[in-house]
Amino acid sequence: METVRRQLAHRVLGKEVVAVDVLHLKTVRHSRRFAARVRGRRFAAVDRVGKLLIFSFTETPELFLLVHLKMTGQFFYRAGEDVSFSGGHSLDATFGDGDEWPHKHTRVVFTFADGAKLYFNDMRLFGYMRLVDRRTLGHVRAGFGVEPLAESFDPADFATQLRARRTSVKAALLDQSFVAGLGNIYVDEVLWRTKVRPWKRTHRVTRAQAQAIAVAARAILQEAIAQGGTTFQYFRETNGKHGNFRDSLAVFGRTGEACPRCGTAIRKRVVAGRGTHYCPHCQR
DNA sequence: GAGAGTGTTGTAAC
DNA sequence: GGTTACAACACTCT
Repeated sequence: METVRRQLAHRVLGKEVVAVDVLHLKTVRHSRRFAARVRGRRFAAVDRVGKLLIFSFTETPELFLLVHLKMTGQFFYRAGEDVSFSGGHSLDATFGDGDEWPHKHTRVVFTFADGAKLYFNDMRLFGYMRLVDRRTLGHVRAGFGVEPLAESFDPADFATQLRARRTSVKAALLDQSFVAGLGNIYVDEVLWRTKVRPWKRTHRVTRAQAQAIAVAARAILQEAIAQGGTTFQYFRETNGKHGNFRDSLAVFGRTGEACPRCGTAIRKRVVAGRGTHYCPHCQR
């Protein structure tokens, strides 16, 4: 989501929205006023908390647009006719695969004053857009736990908090109210790197392991961001190509393959209700 | 063709 | 209060 945020900011900041087409009401929480409330405004900033994007508008300091992509949400950006196309950027929509735009899964289309368009696609309709005031934004923000990427992130404090929980370490790391921004992929990678079994109880994780988990969480997110993210590009490439970081994943989606560290076959089982990949030899 | 699985999380139930 | 199971949905893979 951080890579999506950066790419969106690069594209839409300062641009005026001249039209909003809502193609599926559920995406905007069934708000029939959504389009009217966004039309005519300019994006001032794109922020993020956990996996939630927060857009603000110039000269409308009390209005915010929250966007959650959930499982299958994705943004595509197409420059206007009068703007030179800067190819190669992952946010640029790829045309020529036969799809017309908007296509079957396009839920919302923003049109900018310069003719550019931002498409929000979401096959499974889990994602949403929602307009909120500052007070509601505060409540939403308060529901998120610490950000591993924040400068204030403290591994020692994190270790204490993690060990105070009464659940599996996998469930704890997926809990956005505890630590914000880790999804199923990155949790599996963090636990592989720190050699901790996903179903291990948090109160049985050693202090050293807990701190290592904190350090690894931050490092893995930073590495993934540096490579352009995992999820976003995966979404785009439907013909066997993958996002850059996907090639760096040690265990996620590699059931049966050799552990990069010891060669043992990676296994998969359900932990905390999620498909979980791990090395039965390395992780204890 | 039926059934399981999919990157997330809000909600109901324990 | 904390934690778990499941639903929301549409598609792909067994």
